[in-house]
Amino acid sequence: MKIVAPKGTRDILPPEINKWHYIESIIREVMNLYSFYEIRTPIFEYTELFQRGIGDTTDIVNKEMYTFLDKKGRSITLRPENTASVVRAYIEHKMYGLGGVGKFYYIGPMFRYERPQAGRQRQFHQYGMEIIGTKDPKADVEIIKATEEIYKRLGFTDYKILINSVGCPKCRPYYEEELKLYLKDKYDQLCDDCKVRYHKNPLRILDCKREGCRRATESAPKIIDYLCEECKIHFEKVLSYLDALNIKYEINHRLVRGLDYYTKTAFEVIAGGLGAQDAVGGGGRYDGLAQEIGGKEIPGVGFAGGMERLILALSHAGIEFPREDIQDLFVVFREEVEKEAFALIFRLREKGVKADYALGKKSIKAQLKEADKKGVKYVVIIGEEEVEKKILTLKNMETGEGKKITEKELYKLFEKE
RNA sequence: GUGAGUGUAGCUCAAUUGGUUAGAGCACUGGACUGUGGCUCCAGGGGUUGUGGGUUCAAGUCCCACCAUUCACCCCA
Repeated sequence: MKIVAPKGTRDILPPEINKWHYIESIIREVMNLYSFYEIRTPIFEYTELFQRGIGDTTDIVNKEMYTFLDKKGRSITLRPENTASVVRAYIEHKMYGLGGVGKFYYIGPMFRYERPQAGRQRQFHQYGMEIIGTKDPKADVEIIKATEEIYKRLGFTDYKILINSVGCPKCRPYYEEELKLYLKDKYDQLCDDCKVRYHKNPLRILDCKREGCRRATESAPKIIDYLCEECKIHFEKVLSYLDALNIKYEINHRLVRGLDYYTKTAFEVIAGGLGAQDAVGGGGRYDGLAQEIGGKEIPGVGFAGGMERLILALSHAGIEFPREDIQDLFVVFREEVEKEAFALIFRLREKGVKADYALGKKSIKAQLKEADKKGVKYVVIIGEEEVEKKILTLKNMETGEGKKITEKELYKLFEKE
């Protein structure tokens, strides 16, 4: 049996890796500009972190985690997301003791056991950012602004920001009661999943896509009308700061997100051209998360975006990525002088010239053909005559012209660039 | 976890109601052009038709199972 990559995983190969490098470099550039600093947490954590952090009524925890026992019988889980880990690290290293607010970002693989489809894999990659240690609504907006800035620098415009507030443990229960009261005589119209949600997590009924549930909740009460004073003011401030920065958004009363830790601000970015999996990113505030995983009360807000989905959306929008596989120079040589040519290649590289050659090719013709295919502008040809006279033949592949030059002159040609 | 579709060369696809040695284009290698790429022409290599079983004189084609993959549900990035 031939061994292939596990279901839902993918090899990222050289023709595509430039997209990753490019996007990653822009993320790092913006994050650095906004004073977010990279944090790298473990790929696996104790299962309990996610059970308590994300919430054990969520689908992510219930049916999508890669969980196993290690050799000492400890329950380990491959991270399905990174926010819980970052908050855990923040508490573990007592970073609140450092005095300020922590601003972090990350890029890395996440794991969820799901049936793969367009824009959905079992191992996928997220980039994300967190501001931990403040309740200030400006933090919420800074996160959204940073996200937008990344898109802007990538030339990506085909997206929409949806925003809502999901309240807090003080006001949400009131709304949930209101919602249940409203849905009481519509209970039979709900799908089986939503009947369970009615009892366990009624908010989730709002984002069910089924026709019956949609109709049942069509004129349901809106959570923003039931927010407590603190949540209400927070939401208003977030919206006013967004307006001040000219960030376009859409209030969506159905937006609730699938992770239990969210409080107050919840937002999502959806993009065109992604099929059914149209969320390129999402985030929100999680003021209760730190307490949930055993720390003191430390507020936070964050965002996570899917790398694969972003690449899909960018490709769909026709955005081009810079190539990184073009050489400055190709060295073509006759077999009789291969040692001299081989040495020259490394002298060139030492001078910073990105020089390459055709491995395993024999004829001049085949070597030139490869240079042509690789899109190289200059080629140097070496044979016995060149070695004897200590001279090189330089060929410009665009014009087809050739001329004789010395090695020194060759270095000079690439010095200016 | 549920449903539907698709598996033929590295890639994109052909192959009559089941019929003889499974083809083409692109790509690859070489030649025409003994040290000069792109264009053209010629030649060549490359397949256990996803795997296993069944029906049949005969299976790429029909049936079953499994595997992979795609899309959708679900969920989310």
